[in-house]
Amino acid sequence: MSEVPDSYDPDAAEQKWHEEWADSDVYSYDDDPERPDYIIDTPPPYPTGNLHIGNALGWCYMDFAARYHRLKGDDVLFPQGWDCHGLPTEVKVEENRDIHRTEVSREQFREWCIEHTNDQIGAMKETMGTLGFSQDWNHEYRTMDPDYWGETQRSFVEMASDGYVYQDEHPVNWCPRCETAIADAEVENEDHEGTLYYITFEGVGNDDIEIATTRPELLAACVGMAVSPDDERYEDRIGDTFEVPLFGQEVELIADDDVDGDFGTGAVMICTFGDKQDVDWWVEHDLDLRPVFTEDGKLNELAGEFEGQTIDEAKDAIATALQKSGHLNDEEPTEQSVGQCWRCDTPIEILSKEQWFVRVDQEEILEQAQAVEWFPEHMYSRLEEWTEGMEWDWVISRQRVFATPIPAWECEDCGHVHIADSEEVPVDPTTDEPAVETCIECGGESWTGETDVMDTWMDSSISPLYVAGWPDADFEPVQLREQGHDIIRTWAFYTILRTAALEDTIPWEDALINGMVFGEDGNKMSKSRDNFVQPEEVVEEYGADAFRQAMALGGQPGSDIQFQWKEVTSASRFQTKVWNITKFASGHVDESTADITDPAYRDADEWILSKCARVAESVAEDMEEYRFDSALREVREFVWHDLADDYLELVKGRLYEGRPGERKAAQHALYTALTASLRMLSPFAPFITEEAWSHLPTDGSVHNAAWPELPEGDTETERRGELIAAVAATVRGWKSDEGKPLNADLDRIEVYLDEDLPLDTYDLADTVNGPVYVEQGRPNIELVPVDVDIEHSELGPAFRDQAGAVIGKLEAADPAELQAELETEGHVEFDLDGETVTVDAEMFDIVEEQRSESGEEVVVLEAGDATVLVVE
RNA sequence: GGGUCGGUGGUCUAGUUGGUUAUGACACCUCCUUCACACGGAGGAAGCCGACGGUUCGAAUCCGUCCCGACCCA
Repeated sequence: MSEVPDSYDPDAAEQKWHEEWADSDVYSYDDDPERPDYIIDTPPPYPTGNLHIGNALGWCYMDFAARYHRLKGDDVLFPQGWDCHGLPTEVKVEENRDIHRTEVSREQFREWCIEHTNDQIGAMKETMGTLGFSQDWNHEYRTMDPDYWGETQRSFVEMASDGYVYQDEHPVNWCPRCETAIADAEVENEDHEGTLYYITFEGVGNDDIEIATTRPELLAACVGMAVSPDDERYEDRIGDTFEVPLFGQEVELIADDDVDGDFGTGAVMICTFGDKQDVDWWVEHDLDLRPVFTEDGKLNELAGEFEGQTIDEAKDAIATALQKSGHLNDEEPTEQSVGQCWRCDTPIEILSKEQWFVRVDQEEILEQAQAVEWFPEHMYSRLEEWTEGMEWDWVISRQRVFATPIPAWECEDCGHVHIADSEEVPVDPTTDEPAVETCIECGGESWTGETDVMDTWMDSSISPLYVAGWPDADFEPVQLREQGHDIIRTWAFYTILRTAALEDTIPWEDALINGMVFGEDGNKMSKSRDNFVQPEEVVEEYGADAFRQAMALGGQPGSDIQFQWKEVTSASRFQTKVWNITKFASGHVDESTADITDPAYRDADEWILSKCARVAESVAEDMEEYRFDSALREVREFVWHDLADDYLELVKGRLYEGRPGERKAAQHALYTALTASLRMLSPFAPFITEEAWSHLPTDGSVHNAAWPELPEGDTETERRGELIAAVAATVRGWKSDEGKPLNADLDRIEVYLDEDLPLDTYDLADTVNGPVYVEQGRPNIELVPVDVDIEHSELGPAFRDQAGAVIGKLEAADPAELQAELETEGHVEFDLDGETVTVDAEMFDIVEEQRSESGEEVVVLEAGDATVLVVE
């Protein structure tokens, strides 16, 4: 506890606490068997070197949850990993060093990739620290480290022995630029303007036929043609044979339900392979295989004179040739959806190659996914839809370098493929020999190591297993996965698949899905739109706490949020408020405050403490459900309006000049409510709360404190306190309206209540600056009933379809007569179509006004249930 | 084409187990320097709660149709 500076300097405080925390163990996971675990499966980001605002949103959510659960007493593990492997790094290294990866050894290339990755990680860690994220850096991991990718290999080996992993030749998505197979999840469909070519195929012993295609470059790969069986134009032509123009192979016309008769001429060509549909037809109708594309996206020898041209070149050249030969009848623009590599946007091809696959068991995955609790709930349907639409198994082999090696060798004598034993990992088959010396099939002793490597998702999809200590510890699902909705089909999907396959359970209990962060103009952030905001910019201007609050209040978790500078501004103002409250309080409390026994609480104290207790409970409920927006809103509301505006004003008198016992009660209540508020706020604003905490007579770090648990006070006392606060606020408002200073003297005020409620006038009198008299009943001034205020929620259900008519009667009646009847009878009666209806007192109120000509020096105010008379 | 989410004062946002007077923030206007705070306080203007229809005594909230936007999938 020390002198509190007049203003809060976020830069200095954040810097100070960031360093202090780094050297302490406030955020360390204790692996304490006595306390419940709260383990977060933190996303291992790709080390791009830049933690953007979208990442920051997700990390804010995790940090809110981590900090809240620490206060709740859970043993929190908030680790941080890095998903290092992958193509972008390879490309970056090639660029930076101006080489092609094949020009150096695999080892050298890998070395450079690791070096590059480490630099990128450093930059991102710094941003994480700036933003106040509370990872336990003793639990950092990098998927490129052997002790991580060794586990990736172990998981591969286990899945192979359980029949999940297999090797096969099957058509796969192929990126001709990256020159590797890619999984369905890594293909994105984009709409493009293309050209639809109408081409005549000459009949062989029958009439010609005209087909429409957007891909004439595939003519050499044509192995069939198809029409819809319901298409009358081609009714008698199924089985006819045609010659493929320019290339000469003969193909047959088949009927298939999947042909869209409305597209083009209703006849299409089947190639190996234009798209997945072609693969289906190829399998179903047992067609020939005529692969015409090379791995680097060119045409091969089957294309004859077009061999060696790129796909784009060949498209034009073949169209021109068709024109010359008279086969091209027409061309027109058309909308087409093109599958592209999600990393480089190159249109993908489908090639049939020997690859490694992971079997996709849709049912098993969905069963597990349903057992996970999704926040928001509807995010599950994203996963469900994707899973149900899966057509192909997951191809996990990549023809690249910087990735986890597939631990397998092929016997050079008999071709038998040997997969490493789980004791052997980590192992690189391109440099290491298998542990078995001879081939179990043929006894051969020469092995060729597998050069294919694994899909990077094979690394990251064991992250919950890895952070939970697998395989050394029995795997229990961790508590939280937080991620963006854009990677549900990849990271979430693969993680569920892998955990089901390896451990037959769910990876995590809760899946919290964050939305995207848009720019202030509501559009996606982009440099060209000039709506790009970096977290660091915000921190520089307003501090990390303000940034974090803005992220929390941007919207409910799951929905996309728009970054708003004004949210940052208002957060910053709120912090000033918190600071000033702390400054005020620190002048009134000392080391002995917390230990005051049996404080003689007055009504105001009871009120703020029970209110605080309820807020703490309700905020905790929100935090459990990851409703960060409403949690923070509620804390702010409490701190600003209840604690600062109302309570502080009420107890100033006692604090400044109360008798010792009365003063001590106020000090104790203030101390309790304020420190509870700081704790509730600390997940959102870790720096200012820590700084404020350190200026109050408290122990240790606010982040190691306990979530506030206050006893629920007596409700009657609380109601009295609330009424006092309401009267004080009303008088304050009136003074302001009258242009009077808040401390203006009043002759007296009289508070009239319908019931006998012994209000504690001590604080109130001091606050309004005049003596206070509490009376039961109605003030002795001339009040005129002017209106009825109908209580629809009481009246509506009671009268149902008569409600409209009853309301009409009440509104038409003279309020004075209603009041008279009410006072004598306790209810009012109406005649409704010959029927007498009784309207009870709780169904309406009579609104009264002071008669304007009274001319007295008296002001009548309404404060909650009380009528307040002010005499100047 | 299928699916999901959303459409609330100028802007962003809360509220949807139905209750008639819709929350807060930012911006705007007016007033107020009072012993934590003018980055404050008190107040004001500003909404046909996307449109239409239905259910109901009563609809931002429930149902239907449509329009618009975002995202996912084909």
